Amino acid sequence: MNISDFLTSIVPFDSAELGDILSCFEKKKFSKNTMLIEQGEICKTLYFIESGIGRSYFLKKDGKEVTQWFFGSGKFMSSVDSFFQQTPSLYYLEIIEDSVVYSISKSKMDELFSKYHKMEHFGRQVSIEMLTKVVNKLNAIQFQTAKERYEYMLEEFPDISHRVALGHIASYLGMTQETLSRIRR
Amino acid sequence: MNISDFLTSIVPFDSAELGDILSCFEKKKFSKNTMLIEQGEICKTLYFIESGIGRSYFLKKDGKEVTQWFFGSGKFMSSVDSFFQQTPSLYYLEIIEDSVVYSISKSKMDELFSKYHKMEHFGRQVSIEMLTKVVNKLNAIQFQTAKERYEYMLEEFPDISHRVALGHIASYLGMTQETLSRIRR
DNA sequence: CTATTCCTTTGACATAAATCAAAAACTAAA
DNA sequence: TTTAGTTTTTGATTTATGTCAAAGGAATAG
Repeated sequence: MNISDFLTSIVPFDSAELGDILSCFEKKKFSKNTMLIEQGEICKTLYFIESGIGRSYFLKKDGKEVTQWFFGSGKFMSSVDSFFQQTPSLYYLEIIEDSVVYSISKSKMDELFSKYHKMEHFGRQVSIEMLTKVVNKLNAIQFQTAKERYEYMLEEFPDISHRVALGHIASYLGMTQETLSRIRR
Repeated sequence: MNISDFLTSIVPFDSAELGDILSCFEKKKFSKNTMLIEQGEICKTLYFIESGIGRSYFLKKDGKEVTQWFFGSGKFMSSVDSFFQQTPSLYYLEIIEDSVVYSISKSKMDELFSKYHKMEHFGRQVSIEMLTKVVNKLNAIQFQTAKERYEYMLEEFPDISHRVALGHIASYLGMTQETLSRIRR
């Protein structure tokens, strides 16, 4: 999904506003396995995925990767708390499929928020939507069996579930890849 | 914590704005065991807890209650997605200790959001803070042992952990009360 | 095209936490 | 204070999922 369609689907920006907003974004292409942010860095850029897939993950003490979220087409990708609160990121951000993204810096984003009341509204809407999604995942993880969790995954990320490594999905769902492999069969 | 202190701690409202905003809230007292919202209802009111404690919970298919969140002094309490998106609530909202709360209707809240750019900013900040907290809980639930989860609870809700029923905490942490009882010992 | 590396599946076994059941310890009411 | 109700603790057993180990398949680079 296109970024300007996404913006206007949530808030009715007029064309002047939209032009101004879009001019703050920069279009980029990233190839598979590109790392956007390392754990511990402060996230200074917000990304919008036009096409492709990204994920956030962190390393457990034992060195195992744990996927925290997937970002598909039409979604903003960042380490939310690191970007908005300028604290060290708990996660790595990685592009896992060749992607076209739009990026914007924290300072530009803040300018837009203070320049346009509508933009602030947009930001709030997107945050609440994300909050709802995280709560859904939490409920799935907390109260469902491994099998039901996989079904949640298929619903939440229908376009992504079959394009990423099994191990990434397993850790996202809080189970081992052996367990997920057995469930899929 | 007082509501006007809370508002100004996040956004520097001037006294006229603050007065206008506060006039939209209504102060109420609720006693223990009051139900504010039932599962399935659309949440039309947002609450701010000045003192006391509330919780949200839902019923699993087998009829067991599962605590979803605790709301202590200085926090907004609602069924977030139901309130902001006006969809049926997945949760019950219950006051579990005699409380003093400020309530505001969805329509008044929306008026404030559109009247004051600063209020929209406030809303975004609060949403992001909540998002961060839910992500923290998610990480605790997903990757930590029962014991570590209890330690997370003590950190996140230091003032609440010793005031609510063990069963409520156990279900919040995604474990049985027997397990929590064994951990505490 | 072939070799190396990575990813997925399968099997055997271990374990944290759930379940079931009942006793003990609080709380609140009469 | 006695009674009834609720909440917490303790014990015995079960179970879903994790861990460890190895083999089979796919993908990628040279």
